[in-house]
Formats: sequence, structure tokens, C-alpha cells
Amino acid sequence: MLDNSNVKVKNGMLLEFAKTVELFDLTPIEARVFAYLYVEGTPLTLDELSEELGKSKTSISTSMRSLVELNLVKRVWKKGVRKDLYQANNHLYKQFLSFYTKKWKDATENRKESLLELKNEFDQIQNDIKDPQIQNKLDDLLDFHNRLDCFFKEASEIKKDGL
Amino acid sequence: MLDNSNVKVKNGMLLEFAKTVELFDLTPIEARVFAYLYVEGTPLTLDELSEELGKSKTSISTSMRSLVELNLVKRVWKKGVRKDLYQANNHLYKQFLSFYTKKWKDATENRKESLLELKNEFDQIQNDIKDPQIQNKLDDLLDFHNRLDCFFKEASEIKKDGL
DNA sequence: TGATTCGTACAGTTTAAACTGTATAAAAAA
DNA sequence: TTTTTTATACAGTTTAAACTGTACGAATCA
Repeated sequence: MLDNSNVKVKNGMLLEFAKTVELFDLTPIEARVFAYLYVEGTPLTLDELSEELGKSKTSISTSMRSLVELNLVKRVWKKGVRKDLYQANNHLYKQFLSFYTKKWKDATENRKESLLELKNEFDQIQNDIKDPQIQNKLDDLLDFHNRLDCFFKEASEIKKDGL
Repeated sequence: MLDNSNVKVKNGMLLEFAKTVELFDLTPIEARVFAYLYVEGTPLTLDELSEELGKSKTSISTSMRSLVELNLVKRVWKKGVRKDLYQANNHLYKQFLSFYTKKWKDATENRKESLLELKNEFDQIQNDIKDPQIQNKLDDLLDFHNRLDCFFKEASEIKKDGL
């Protein structure tokens, strides 16, 4: 009875937060693992998480690897503890937005490069057989990708304010 | 030979653009349909798309429905043509960013509401048994969601400039 | 009116992702 | 050293998503 309401609120947080985390293109289990680590606060082992979330240790291990790669979770050491301990990074906003904007910037930049290559190829076509429609579309697409790029550049600026 | 290079560039655009579209959480087939419609420019029927993309008409039909709901494609009529015709909206940047930011704003707002309900519930716990850790985390999460909200609000502002 | 053609609902199939259990290499303890 | 314990690679299984073909109601044409 004493802790009952506390636990209820905690579980609610866990559930809601995991949904938000999924928006950042994490798989459901990655999201749950991160949310659990974050709400719990203290560093936890793979076995503990496996137990608490009712998933196999292998599942936890693989999703943990992703989370570490994404810089959302870090491995921590504690004297006398043999197992690996993992802790959620607690700068939620900064971390999430930075890895998300990075992902987009990388993607759009790759795409821009490819489109520029296509433009080069197109420019080499003899003028009299160039399809002007294609010219237009190519330019539109390049413009679109440039704007996306700008958007996420501005986004990372905004991010820094709200540290 | 004459059109060969044109076609090659066109196919390249199609491929690259589809990848970008997928970033906006569209399924691969939705992305391809949209990209094809966009690159092609002229309105097309389900049958034509089915033929060109080598997918069943049903597949095209369902993905087209999503695209129309997302306001990325519109149905157009042409005198004398019995089949439905679909055309890609050509304000790429505006359309994509507006539906994307909307999606995020809706999601974070829902989440904020749920968290506020949890906060109410938490406030009703007797003070002496409140877990202060939970208090902190709840506040952090609310703060995080507020910032996300702000981010996408600012984002839609930026968007309007680059119309 | 009946005949034809369109778009999509639905059921079934294929394909891919998520997940698990076992086995193994690496590290720690004895 | 050997024994024990950890994290993960891998193969196999389960689960979910993507996709297709058939069938049917709605609309169009004759």
C-alpha cells in the first residue's frame, strides 16, 4: 500500500516515455530498455533488465549495443561488480536531438551528392536531346534537399540554446 | 540511344528521391509511388503505376490512400478519363515538413497530457511517502517534452519562410 | 435495364523482422 | 593452471508486416 502509488506513477512514466522514444526510430525494445534505464536512474546489468522487462538476455544485449552506439546509454564501472553496468545518459534533450539531427543531415547530404552526380551526367547530354522536364525536376530535388539540410542545421542551433 | 541518357538520369532521380522520402516514415512502396509520381509529373492511374513499379494494383491502391491522407498526393480529374488519376503535390518542402512536424507535435502533446495526469496522481500521494526520485524524473520528462514541442513549433516557423 | 470496369475489402501467402536458446570466446576468480 | 561467469555470435523459431489474387459493391456505359 505504501509504495503502491509511487510504483503506479513510475510504470506510467515508463510506458509514456517509451512511446516518445520510439518516435526517434528506435525499436520498441530499445525504447523500453532506454526508458527503463532512465526512469530507474541507477546503473543496471543486462540480467536485471532481462528480468524486469521479461525479455531474453540476448535481446537486451543487442538493443543495448545500439543504444550505446547512439550515445544514449553509457557503460559504467563499479568497484567489485563483475557484470557490465549501463546507465542512461541524462541530458535527454541534447542527446536525442543531436543524434537525430545528425542522422538526417548525413542522409540528406548523401542524397545531395548523388543528385549532383546525376546533374553532371545530365549536363553532358547533348543540348538538343536534353529533356527540359528532367532538368526542372533535378533542380527542384536539389533545392528540396538543400532546404532539408538548412532546416536541420538551424535545428542544431536551436538545440544548443536549450541545453 | 537518343533518350537513353535522359532515362538513366530519370531513373537515378527516382531511386535517390525515394530514399529521402522513406526518411519521413513512409513505407518503401509509398515512397516509390510518390517518387514516381513526382518525377513523372503527369497524373497517373493505379494501373499505370502498378505496371511501371511491378507491384499489384492492391498494393498501389493502399499506399495511394495513405499518400492522399498525408496530403502528398491529390486525386485529379480529366475529362473523358474514367479511371482515377493521381498527381504528386509539387510543393515538396512545404508539404513534407508540414505533415512531419504535425505528426511530431501531435505525438508530443499527447504524451505531455499523459504525463500531466501522472503528475496529478503523484501530487495526491501523501507527502511523507512520496518518492522524491520520481518527482524529479517526472519533471525532467515534462521538461523534455516541452522542449520537443518548442522545437517543432520553431520548426514550422522556419518552414514558412522557405515556402 | 444489363454489361462492363473500377477501386478496395478480405483472406491467404510470402517475406522480413524480432526474439530465444544454445554454444563459445573472453575475462575473472580460485 | 582449472573453474566459473560474462557477453555475444549464430541458428532456429516465432511473430508481424508486406504483398498478392480473388471477389464484390459502386459507378459508368450501352
